[in-house]
Amino acid sequence: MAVNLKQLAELLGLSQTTVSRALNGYPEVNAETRERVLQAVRETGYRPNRAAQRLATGKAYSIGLVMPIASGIDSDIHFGEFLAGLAEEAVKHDFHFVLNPSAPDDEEATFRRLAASGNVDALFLAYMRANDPRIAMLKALSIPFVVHGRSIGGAKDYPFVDIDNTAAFYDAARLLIQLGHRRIALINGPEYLAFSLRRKKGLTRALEEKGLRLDETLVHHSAMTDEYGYRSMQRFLDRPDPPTAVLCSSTVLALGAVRAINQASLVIGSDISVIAHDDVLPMLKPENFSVPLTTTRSSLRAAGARIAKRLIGGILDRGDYPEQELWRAELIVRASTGPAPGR
Amino acid sequence: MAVNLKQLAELLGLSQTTVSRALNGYPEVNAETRERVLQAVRETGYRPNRAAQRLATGKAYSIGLVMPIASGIDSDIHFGEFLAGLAEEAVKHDFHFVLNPSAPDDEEATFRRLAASGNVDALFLAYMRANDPRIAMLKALSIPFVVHGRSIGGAKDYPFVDIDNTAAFYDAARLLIQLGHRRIALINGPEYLAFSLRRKKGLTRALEEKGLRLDETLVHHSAMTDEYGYRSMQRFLDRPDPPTAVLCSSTVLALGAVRAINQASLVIGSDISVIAHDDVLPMLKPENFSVPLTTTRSSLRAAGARIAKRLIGGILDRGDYPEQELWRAELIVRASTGPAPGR
DNA sequence: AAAAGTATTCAAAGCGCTTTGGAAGGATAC
DNA sequence: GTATCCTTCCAAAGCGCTTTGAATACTTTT
Repeated sequence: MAVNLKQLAELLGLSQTTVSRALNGYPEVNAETRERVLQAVRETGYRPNRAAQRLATGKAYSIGLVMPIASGIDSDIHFGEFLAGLAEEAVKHDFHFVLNPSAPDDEEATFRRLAASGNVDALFLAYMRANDPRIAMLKALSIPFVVHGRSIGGAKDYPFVDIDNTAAFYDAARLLIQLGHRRIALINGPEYLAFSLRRKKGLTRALEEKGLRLDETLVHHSAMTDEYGYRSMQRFLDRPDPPTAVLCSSTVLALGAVRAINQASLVIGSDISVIAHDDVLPMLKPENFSVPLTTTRSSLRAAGARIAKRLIGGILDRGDYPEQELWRAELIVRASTGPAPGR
Repeated sequence: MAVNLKQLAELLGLSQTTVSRALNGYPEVNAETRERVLQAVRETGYRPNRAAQRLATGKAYSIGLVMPIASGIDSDIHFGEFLAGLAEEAVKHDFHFVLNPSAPDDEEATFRRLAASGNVDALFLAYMRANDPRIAMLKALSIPFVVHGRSIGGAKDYPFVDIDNTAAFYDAARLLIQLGHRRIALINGPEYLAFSLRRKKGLTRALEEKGLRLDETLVHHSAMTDEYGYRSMQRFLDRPDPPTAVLCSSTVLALGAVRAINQASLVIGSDISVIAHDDVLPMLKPENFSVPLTTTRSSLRAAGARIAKRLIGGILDRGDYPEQELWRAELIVRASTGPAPGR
């Protein structure tokens, strides 16, 4: 059923060389001939054999994924969402994945093995930490890679896609401050992750701009689960001087926080304001919260797709993408934010 | 640096044929020769080129994954965990993945495309529903597959790895009944999934054995998130006749349920008993609950690894695995179960 | 009109493995 | 001693693509 290059070439009365070149966009092919070839491809449903391409070109047409198996990360709901974005794009180009689960302590060995195996053309990195050693490691392995997120400190010259976490939480905090809030709490992701640090910085900056100081006891770091959101919020509300507003690093955390607030019989949007970062998890839409949530929004899945696109573009030497992309999260105001109480 | 077969053969003064056969376990190789070959492999670090093997054998050495993008499923925390198990095993054998995100309505097309692409040797299926049409579909495509879970109704002759969900919840319910509980609630997974139906059946059976009937209003079905566990439990507790015990289909659901119970100031293990199914999610250990949770336990990651092993074994024609495996979940009694109150 | 490009095409080699169809040599059978 | 059978090995073909190095047919230049 499936035709191969040779048969296709025979059918067209051309050589394999010409057909191959026509398909791969080489310039030395007559435009008319190229059109004939393309037409024949459409008619026969020809699809090049990836295994043969791999062998001939030495490319793997695959991207390597190191699945972190660490507490606070592994089986994270956010990971699945990101992966869906990567896969969505990869499948369009018939790219494969090599999935490597890895504990943090043999991550380096995993990268090394993966790079040496020749099974992947490129890697991607996520869950960036401050001074993340993996960037230098991958550079040393001289295998192309794109980072999701950014490290803090260390070399700056590596390709990444990140959102401007500082700006996102700066914007969010500024809105709250404009609304009169002064005691703003932060329910953040794990402390060792760069995005958490940046979001905290955004909040700090907005406060300091108004001559206010961040109360460190109003900042909690944890894995981004519902449960931790709940606990953090509860502890905040138990204080003699509870915050009048809270920033959450994920809608998942917000879910728990909202529950704690409801339980305390406080009204969201008037007694206390809530802003969460929305990764656009299909399961958890901020507009479906009992009180629709004000959010800083940036799709995790879109980031995955973008990274796949860049990785693949790089491998196929096509497409010209900026090395470093910093996406701006949108601040979307819904009903969970309002003026600070007593004002 | 990396040697190939030809070089290895020259080094040994043998033909490529013999070396290849020695490595692939063919019988027509002198035992001593084979040992020499193996030794040389160790010394040189020879690794066969997968692309070449693929081309020569026609095998893809890859397994296809259709990532469901459906509500209640997508980005499910359980999926990541299962995937980690699959990947863990696959990486040992240098197998790759083709990840295909797919909405439910073009799942069939996705399978078809995947099977036709020649990019995968086998598929795996999960999230089984009653009378699941995908089984017949894959049989028709005549591509090897292993199912995680089982359908209900329809053909019975297909390979699967499943846990005995009926027995698990039967055992759990029986324990509760022995402890004097009569009103047992069930916070279950989505109603359309087979495992949910079976777990409900297990509970029903245990009750009926003692002449009791399942109160359908004490059964809730939902996506397995914290949030839904909380809501379900809350609704149960709001009733004039709340249950004295509850079964949860996941520790994630139990997390929410426990919270609702605490909020109602009830004591787990005396006022109300809780048993949850434990998929062994590293992030959510039942022993770390405020009151350690009695569970039916079966590792999701282990199931993933097992399925990968069977899939790979089938592709490589090695290993002889039973077609159908029904794992028994362990019932582990901790502090969340106790005698029914007032007894 | 000869020389020198330019555009277009092709035959054949090669990627690194598996597998087919022998072949050589020794042991066994007749 | 010849025929037959194992055992063990090998040369070469082939998997389906890309790419090198020419070849062919036109144009353009001189």
